[in-house]
Amino acid sequence: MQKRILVVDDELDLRDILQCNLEAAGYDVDTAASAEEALTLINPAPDLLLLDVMMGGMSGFALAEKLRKEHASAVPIIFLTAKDTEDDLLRGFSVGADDYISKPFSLQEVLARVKAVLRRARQAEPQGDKTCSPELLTLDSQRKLVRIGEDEIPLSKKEFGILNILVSNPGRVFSREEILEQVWQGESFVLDRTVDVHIAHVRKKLGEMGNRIVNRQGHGYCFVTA
Amino acid sequence: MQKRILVVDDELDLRDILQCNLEAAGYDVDTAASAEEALTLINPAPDLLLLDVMMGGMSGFALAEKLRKEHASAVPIIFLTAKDTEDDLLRGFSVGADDYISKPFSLQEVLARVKAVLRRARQAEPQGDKTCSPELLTLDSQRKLVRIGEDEIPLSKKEFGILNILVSNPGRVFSREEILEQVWQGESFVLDRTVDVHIAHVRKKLGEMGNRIVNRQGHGYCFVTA
DNA sequence: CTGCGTGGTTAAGAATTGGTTAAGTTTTCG
DNA sequence: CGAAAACTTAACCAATTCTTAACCACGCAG
Repeated sequence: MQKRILVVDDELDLRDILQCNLEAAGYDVDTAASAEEALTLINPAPDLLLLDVMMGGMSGFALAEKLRKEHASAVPIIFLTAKDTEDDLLRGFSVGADDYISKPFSLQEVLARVKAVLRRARQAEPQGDKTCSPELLTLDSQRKLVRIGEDEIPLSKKEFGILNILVSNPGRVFSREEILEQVWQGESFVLDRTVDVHIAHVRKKLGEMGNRIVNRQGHGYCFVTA
Repeated sequence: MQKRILVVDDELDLRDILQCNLEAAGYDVDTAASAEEALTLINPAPDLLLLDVMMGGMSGFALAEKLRKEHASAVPIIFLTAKDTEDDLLRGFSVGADDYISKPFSLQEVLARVKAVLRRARQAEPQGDKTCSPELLTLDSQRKLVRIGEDEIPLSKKEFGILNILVSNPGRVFSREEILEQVWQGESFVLDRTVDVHIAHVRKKLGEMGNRIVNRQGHGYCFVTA
């Protein structure tokens, strides 16, 4: 069940740091110094690719495109890059990036995103997307919407994030802090009451299904299946 | 249960400010003016190290490396530094920093990160749920409730806290003071008789199982398995 | 029997917590 | 640029939880 991560970067220091810390976090880590070397390591497919964009030889984007198109690979990819222009961002996502981290980054940030992407990937596997309750409620992470029966209800980023972690662990109570950490990912310092407001929005959007999101006073929020 | 933090910085002002504010936030704080002095204070190991990078004598990085390598210590470390270049960031993480705060920083920021790191550290520890008695009574900390046979009984925060420590150590007697310390965590000054009231609530919620919570006159409360 | 220490129970007021709305700010997008 | 959407914060109110104090019961020593 241990997840294997392939780190591709041409800077030795960065590779070492990432490898060391990811391993400390319990992952199994391989590294490659170039896109070309990475290609020799993608069988068997790792569970996640941490991919530098700017590298000598084939760029990270080029490698990603090659993997997607020629190898029909769906490995989750997180790009690492010093460039954070919108163009790059868009190009990254156009080849199916799962996330994007700009250098310099904090290790905390990397770990959080790795965790988040793996979590998304895991729950995307079994049968497409997270369906909860004996019926009727499905989260579609591609389209960022929730389906209830025939209805498709679009959700904002935060709304989707919140509903996602709640529905992914039905019954489990998440404190506001946990929700902030997972959905906001250290995005700065936001009051925990902000979560309440988003919860209210989600509840309203879900209609009757909204009262499945239950507050346990003093503990946090949870999604009940019954 | 109170967390101990060791602040290492060569500026007296900064030490005082951090100590004062962290203590106000309920932490137990020691300070050291140098890496060398810090080394004399790491036994017993604190729960967190706030470590300035630039200091006369041994640098913060050097101290961190020494701790990790020579003392095999896994204490969480947050670096404080005026330098925020990428090089420094990377070097910090290479020795296993848990977070990184650039001067000048806001106290709010420090408190938030301290809290986050300590929370991560705690949840990295154990986590099994307590099932007690040869049968039938399980505390579910994810759902914040007790299960007795088929029944699921939700508990308030204090109720859960009290039942948790009692059930986690069946047979052991906890004085009211101990219970206050663990469950209330220095939340100010509360009469110990308050514990009695919560015990009564828990007993009522547990029904028959409630009389497993026994008072030992003059000593405190305990949970009996037989 | 009476006084004292201890603990169970109850009720009330205090404090905290959560739902909600609204207003201000930032981001997104045409 | 300007409008719309998303996000954050603050404020108000209602509901729950927490705290305190009071009243009892019990056991024991004087």
